[in-house]
Amino acid sequence: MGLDVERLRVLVEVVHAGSIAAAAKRMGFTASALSQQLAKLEREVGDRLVDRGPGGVRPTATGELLVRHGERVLGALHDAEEAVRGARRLPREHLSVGTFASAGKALVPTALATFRRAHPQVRLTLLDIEPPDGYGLVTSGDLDLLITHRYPDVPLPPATGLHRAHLMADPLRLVLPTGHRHAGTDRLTLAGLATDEWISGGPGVPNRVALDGTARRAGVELRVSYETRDYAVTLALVSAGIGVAVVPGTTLRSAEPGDYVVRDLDQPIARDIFLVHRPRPRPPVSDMVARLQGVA
Amino acid sequence: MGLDVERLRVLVEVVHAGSIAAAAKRMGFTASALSQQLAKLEREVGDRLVDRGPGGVRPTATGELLVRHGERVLGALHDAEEAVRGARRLPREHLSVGTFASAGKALVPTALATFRRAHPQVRLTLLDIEPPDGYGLVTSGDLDLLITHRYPDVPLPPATGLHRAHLMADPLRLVLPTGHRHAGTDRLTLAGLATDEWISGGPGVPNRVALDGTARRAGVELRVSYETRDYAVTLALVSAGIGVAVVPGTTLRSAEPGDYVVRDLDQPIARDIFLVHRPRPRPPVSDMVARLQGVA
DNA sequence: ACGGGAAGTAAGGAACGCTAATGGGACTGG
DNA sequence: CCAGTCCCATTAGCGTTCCTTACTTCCCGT
Repeated sequence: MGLDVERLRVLVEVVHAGSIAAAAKRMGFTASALSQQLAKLEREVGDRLVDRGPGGVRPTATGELLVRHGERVLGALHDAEEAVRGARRLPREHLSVGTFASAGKALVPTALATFRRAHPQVRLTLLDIEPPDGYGLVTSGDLDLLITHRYPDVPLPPATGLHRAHLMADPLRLVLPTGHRHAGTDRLTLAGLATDEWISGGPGVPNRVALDGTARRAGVELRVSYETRDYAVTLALVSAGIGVAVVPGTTLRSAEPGDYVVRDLDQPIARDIFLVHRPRPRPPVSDMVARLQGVA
Repeated sequence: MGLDVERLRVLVEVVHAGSIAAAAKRMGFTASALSQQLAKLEREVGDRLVDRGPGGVRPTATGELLVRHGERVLGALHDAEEAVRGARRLPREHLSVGTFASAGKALVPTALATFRRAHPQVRLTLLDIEPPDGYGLVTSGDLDLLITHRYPDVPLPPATGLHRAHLMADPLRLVLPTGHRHAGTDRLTLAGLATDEWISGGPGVPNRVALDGTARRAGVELRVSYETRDYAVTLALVSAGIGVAVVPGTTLRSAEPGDYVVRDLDQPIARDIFLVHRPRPRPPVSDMVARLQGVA
């Protein structure tokens, strides 16, 4: 049995894109071509790789397995290509960075700006990637650098074959409406806020998991009455006096002002921000890493 | 730029085989096909990858670089194929082991025999590989297990991405003609044999490097008058009274008897024997590893 | 019930890669 | 010194593969 790498690439792209049509657009082919290649791959493997559903496809267990391996193959191929570029003394002219939304607003722009000034010939690509996704794209070489985070009580995804460095701790701070009864207090406890209405993500969303875990350890049960994963919405709700919330410090730094005040917990909690990239990064990637570490 | 994996495979096979014709035979193609693929790859890379010479080809610096990367790509592809086999609950039916010549005679056969009894359905392939070669074949997945050695004073090749475990120390023992003036002594020094004619490998051959290094540290200079890398020849020469030599213990265990006696140095030296395989070996490989460790 | 979007099927054409055949260059033995 | 041999490069031609176009099917939301 000999797997075809181009067919593996099709599988990986299709699963990453979430649908055959979207992957076809990315790759510059017709959806029919990808559909046929995928079908042929399934015949060769002897097992279904994706479940076809309306609005796209989802990988089966075998498909997931093969995607993980395919990403490694593509990553090794990517390394080979970069090696020959290096041997010909051709500098890389492209750098793609994936970030989660809130970092994209605060931390990343300043680093990107100085990088752009220093390397005007390097074309930058920025991609929104919400944790815990994105590791596969780094493995396959589609992404040179991933900026991701992990909230407390949320497991950290495995980074097999990748390099992951802690960039900074991003403290989660309390946000209260200006007229809140504790607005004048500097350091608050969760217990003192147990009667408030909370605003957080839905069940399973990282910031909700972290909030619930911290509350449980403090012996408090919080009532989350409003669920949103968008911090801009969260702040608007707080400003309207609807409830209280915890919001990352970096997000607050670049947020619109509003009718809220920022306070801290007596037992500080923080989300950790990580940089993920392939081992032994070369100049363009390593330079960006250094700039981000400088900003943090 | 997008490298073609099949062309990379051609390059890797050609360099491993040492000639286009030999690689073509192994791969079941004509030499012409490989020549064309190789030429096309060189055009794509924009650099020569092999130096064509009479009697075969040798990789250029760029070629060597690309072979190393190609081996990783092929290894990742190999892993993917093994993963789908595993997902379909199909056991591996093939195992290829590479060994250096002297291990092939002593250490390996007993391990192979018990393995064969335990797994009669697994087809075994044995390949002669002289150190320090063979690492690339393990990386690319052509070889499941490599039994290799390192003589003192010889650098150990890097095992990037591979697992290397020390199997045993193989002491180098003195072999003297039966009538030698020190044949009655149990433990000898190199200084006491400085006036003898020595039999060893040519310059650069591992056992020669080890012998010279040991002598240098002992402050002795030895005269190597007969050069051969074949231990059977060495023993025949010693039996004929031509000179003295050091020979690995495992080799002596399976050697023909002759007119020689075996003694030891007061400062024992030994070559180290290693097992090399890919990380996280699965049942058929790991079982063979266990058997070899049991024998040692 | 109907329009839109996504995946699958069928048929044609273009491109790619292999084989076979030919020629050239270098070492070997007479 | 020349014939023989081995290995590699090139060219011509053919077969296969794979992509596109066009059409069908299925599911959802309006």
